[in-house]
Amino acid sequence: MEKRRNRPPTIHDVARTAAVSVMTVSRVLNNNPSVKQVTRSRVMNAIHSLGYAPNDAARMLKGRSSRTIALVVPTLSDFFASCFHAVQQVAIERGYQTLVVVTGRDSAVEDQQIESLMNHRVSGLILVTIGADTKSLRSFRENGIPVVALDRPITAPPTDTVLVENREGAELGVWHLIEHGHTRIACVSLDSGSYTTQERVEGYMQAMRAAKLDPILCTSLSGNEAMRALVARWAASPDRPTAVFATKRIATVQLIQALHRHSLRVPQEIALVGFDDFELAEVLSTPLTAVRQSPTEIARAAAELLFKRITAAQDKTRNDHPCSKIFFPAELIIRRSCGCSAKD
Amino acid sequence: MEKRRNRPPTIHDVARTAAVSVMTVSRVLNNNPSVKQVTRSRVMNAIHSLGYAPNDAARMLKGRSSRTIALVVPTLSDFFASCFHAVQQVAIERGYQTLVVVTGRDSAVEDQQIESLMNHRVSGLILVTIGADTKSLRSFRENGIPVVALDRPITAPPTDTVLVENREGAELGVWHLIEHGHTRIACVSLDSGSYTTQERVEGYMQAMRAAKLDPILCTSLSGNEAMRALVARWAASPDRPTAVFATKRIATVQLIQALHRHSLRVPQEIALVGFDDFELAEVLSTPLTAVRQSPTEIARAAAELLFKRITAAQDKTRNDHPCSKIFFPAELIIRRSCGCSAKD
DNA sequence: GGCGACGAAGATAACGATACCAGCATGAAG
DNA sequence: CTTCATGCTGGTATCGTTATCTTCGTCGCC
Repeated sequence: MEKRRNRPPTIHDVARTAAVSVMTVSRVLNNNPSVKQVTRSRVMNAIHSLGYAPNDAARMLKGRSSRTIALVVPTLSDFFASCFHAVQQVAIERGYQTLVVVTGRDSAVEDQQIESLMNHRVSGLILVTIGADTKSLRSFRENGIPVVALDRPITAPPTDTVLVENREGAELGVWHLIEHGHTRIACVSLDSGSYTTQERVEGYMQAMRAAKLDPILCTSLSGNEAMRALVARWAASPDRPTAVFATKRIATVQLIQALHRHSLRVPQEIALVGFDDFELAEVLSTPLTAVRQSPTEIARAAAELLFKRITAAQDKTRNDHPCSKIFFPAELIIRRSCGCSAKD
Repeated sequence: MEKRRNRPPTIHDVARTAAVSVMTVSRVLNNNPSVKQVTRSRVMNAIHSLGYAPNDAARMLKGRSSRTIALVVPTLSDFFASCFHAVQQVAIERGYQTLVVVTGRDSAVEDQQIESLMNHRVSGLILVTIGADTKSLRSFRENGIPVVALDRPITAPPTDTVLVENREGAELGVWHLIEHGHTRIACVSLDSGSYTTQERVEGYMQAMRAAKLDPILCTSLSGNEAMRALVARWAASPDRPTAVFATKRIATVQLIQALHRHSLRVPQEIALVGFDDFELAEVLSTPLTAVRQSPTEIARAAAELLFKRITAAQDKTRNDHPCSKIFFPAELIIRRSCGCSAKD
């Protein structure tokens, strides 16, 4: 009669307590109408008095879907946190739960975590991949579990993909500097490895080529010290760049801090455009001119794409839509860090 | 022979393909040494050729722990994102996975999500509760699944708890303003409901009482408009507060934006201390003096407390340690927004 | 009064993986 | 040649839940 081995109560315990069969309890749990009202309430009482909670593992084993989608991101920066919110919102509308997995920019962790999501039998996967080959995705494809690539494409197989126009956005920002008469425009970035950074650097290069200017690449700056050293060199050099394009939020912030430390005034002594807008950009000592991308838009699009696949997979009609590839534009938010009226 | 109903392959499919019994496959999966090398590799080949992944649900049903802990937070602000990172790091060290659940400050969602975590049979729970009675925790207690309260206490039953000294931190900040000669010091906050805000307001009140100053409470400002209206009133009023204490990051940021919009200079026209430090605080137009709390410290402490319970629960020795209640101090980071040398 | 019909509840067999207990070779020891 | 230990492997019950089939009353109707 006592709970065996001190484990959580099962449907059998409830059945015994309510003096009914397990099936009746199951029917109550699933709101099956063919249970008399008196029986139902007897069962409900037993459930509450035992503190019974149905075991998801057993339910899944009997075929119920996990009703869970997973979002895999490299970090939980506020950009991806916004993505998560958008995804979760769509998931909740559909009655799904959302699992976040953070890989910490480690592709071994990514692979291992993705495998573990497969073991969990998630219903779908939104992946901001760190790169590599993501061989762990194989079993998702083979079992027909939908995968959507977000923010960064997946190399090998055709997959639904939602991306930002990183290259065009970067061009936009760099052209803005060019139009203000700058000729020595540097590009600073931290991790030259990631897809997004590469694209933005490429956009910078295209703009510079088009304007017949010599690029000044300051890439792969690892950490705050490298950034400070770079700015220190600039501060001491008469022919330093007169403008900088920073390829991502952290680079922009570190750059601003380093410029601040070396008393290089923005935009008087150096102009600045950053990729990624953020909450405080307009109350910085010099409000930042930035290329803005919308995390919620791309994430919502990815989630909706995913659910389209999930519902399509449930209809046995093997209606294999071709893979979508959606691009979202980036826009330039003009504030003061490029000295809009300084050079004219 | 064909996969039935197009479902993922099972251990039986692997066994059939490798021409062995399911037990042998199971042994291979669990690295049981009593499998001959040739057999093992036959099985491995079958596993790979089928793209087989073991079903976690079935494994859990057979008694294996979920090896998963959950972190429940109201939002994914960068504060809680940092908490998550710290928790996940501890979890990974122990071979556990971490589930994040975001409640969106909705206590109905919180309860429902916590129930769903119970159904998932997570091994432990770190809870930043939104308040309410959290009746959904009952089944956790009854089944001996450890719960740790983080950042905010749980009202009813004794629970391990990790908190920040919000009140003392707030006092620290307000005293800093008082010591600079301010007498009309306002306290602005957005959601007066949350525990942390209440504590900080209480700290403000204590400091004001101790200094025999009249408190100016501007609480429950809902959204950016209310903040702007408040600041607009100040801008027009000669006897406006000369200093402000903001109770949380968002309040501080919105306040800064509003002050900026109405051209109230910090600290010349109004001094400012905020609760919560953040990355950009020192490169704002006026670097912010802030009360700093460490998300990683408290989160790590909570995670370690949780795992102490988890491992204690596994040893049947019902060694019921009494509940810990750990406090972490908050420190004052002095920058320029209170005009450190303006009033002397 | 006997018949089918219907409403409510029980018995049983899966789902996929693993623990336990056998089997069944081979080789060594008596 | 038997006996028994040892090294691999297979059969089967089980975890908690649900789908399917059965059972058992009870009621209405000819």
